[in-house]
Amino acid sequence: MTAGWTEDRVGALKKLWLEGQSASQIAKQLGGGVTRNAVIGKVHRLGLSGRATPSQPARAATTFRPARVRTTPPVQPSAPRRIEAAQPRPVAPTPSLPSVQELPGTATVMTLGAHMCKWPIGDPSSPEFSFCGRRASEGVYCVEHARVAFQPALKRNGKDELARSLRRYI
DNA sequence: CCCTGATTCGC
DNA sequence: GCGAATCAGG
Repeated sequence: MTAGWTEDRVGALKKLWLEGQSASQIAKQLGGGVTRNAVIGKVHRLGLSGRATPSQPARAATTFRPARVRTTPPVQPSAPRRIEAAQPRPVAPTPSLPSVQELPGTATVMTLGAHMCKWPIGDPSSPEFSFCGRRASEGVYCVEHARVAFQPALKRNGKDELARSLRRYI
């Protein structure tokens, strides 16, 4: 079932793409068994590319890839694709960020000192990631976290308690 | 593992 | 021209 790129669909594609929709989103909306690959392929063929990135900005030209290798030797010199200078992209919508986290760790990776508790707090991939930062007793953790970190083998009935105590620190 | 776009190349 | 496969990255 090859829907083919009718003017309609191409128009919709352009619109949605320029709107900032992701390829997969557009593929869904166009329906008709169009995959995101198809969308991306078409987009490139149309010469559209690069725009405000909605969610996961996978910037182009981040790295040169060896390209795909399936069968047949590369005999094609491959014409120069397209020299894209940095174009002024549409201003990305800036959603306001509310709320400040409530009392995260007191130390960041930058301020974490030698004798500060290195118990991680929060998602390490988050900018809000921090460390406990309290006085480290002997090891790298403060007393409280050391207890959690160095839990001896669970005793009977200790599971729930551990789970509860862990929860407190996460 | 989810997602993103980019690229190549057999069809 | 088309798009699956593959890649690279967040």
